[in-house]
Amino acid sequence: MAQTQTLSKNQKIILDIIEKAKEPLKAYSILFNVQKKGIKAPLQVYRALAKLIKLGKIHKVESRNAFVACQNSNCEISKATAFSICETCEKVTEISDQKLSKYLKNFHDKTGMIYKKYNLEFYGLCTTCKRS
Amino acid sequence: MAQTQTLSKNQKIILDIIEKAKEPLKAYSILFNVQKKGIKAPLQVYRALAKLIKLGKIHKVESRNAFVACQNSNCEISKATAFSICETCEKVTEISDQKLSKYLKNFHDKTGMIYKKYNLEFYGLCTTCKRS
DNA sequence: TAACAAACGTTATATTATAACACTATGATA
DNA sequence: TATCATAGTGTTATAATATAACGTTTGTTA
Ligand SMILES: [Zn+2]
Ligand SMILES: [Zn+2]
Ligand SMILES: [Zn+2]
Ligand SMILES: [Zn+2]
Repeated sequence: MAQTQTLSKNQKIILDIIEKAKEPLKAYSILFNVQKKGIKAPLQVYRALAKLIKLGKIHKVESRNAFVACQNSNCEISKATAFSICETCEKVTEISDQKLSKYLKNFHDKTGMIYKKYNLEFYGLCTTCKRS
Repeated sequence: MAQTQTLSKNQKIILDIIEKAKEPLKAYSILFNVQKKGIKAPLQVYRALAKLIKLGKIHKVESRNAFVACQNSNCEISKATAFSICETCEKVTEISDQKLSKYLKNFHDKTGMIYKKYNLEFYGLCTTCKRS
């Protein structure tokens, strides 16, 4: 069963808390939230995060140093990510747009560099914040 | 002369060092390099960086927490940035591609969110590292 | 069961970034 | 010229984010 990669105890705990969250979570806020479950040190959190990112279960929102659960199908192991971020309320949504991802996957620069991954972040005003 | 926005002393010093660098510079490496010029504290660096970013003179490479001089024409005050990053040698190049930036500027998601800015980072292997 | 890889727990430390406060320079404006 | 607002400065302290290094445990596979 290579598909159903079985997660370790810490990895499960931390994935669970990220999946249940409505906003991106910071590493130390995760740490705070799992201390009652026996995870006491930053490294335990960061190690689980690293593995979950590798598996495509979560993504890091680079400009925010925060982590969100993948809202697609594990994003081909996190190779191609795009987010929209509201600069007012900090709401983050993972963009799932076939055309966009196809466009970016096929993009080549002039230098001939080989791209293995990309991360795209849009910043703006969400519809809720636009109204108010 | 709204064009030739005049920079302050610290801003000039720090822009200068970033422009001369061949790689992205980290804030504390900048700090180290300007201590002989009288800039002693992190905040002095971060404040100058913030202003230079606002002016589009430099950009932050989010996934690397590092700063590079704009290689375009100040990127419309930093609203639209794209980089290619070699994961082996950490070389960073600013991508200047009319089609790409037009595509991204016109991108709209399903939610109707208004995008004011974007940042795109490609990760891969540069041509030099590909050979070796 | 031996061997290996992955995960774990722990302590210490490195790296990145901001808060808060008082002061100074600059330029507009009344 | 007085006064006001804005931006910039210098400084100390501290917050927030992330990794190094070590030895142990667990789970898988041969
Ligand atoms: Zn995803
Ligand atoms: Zn919003
Ligand atoms: Zn630029
Ligand atoms: Zn390279």
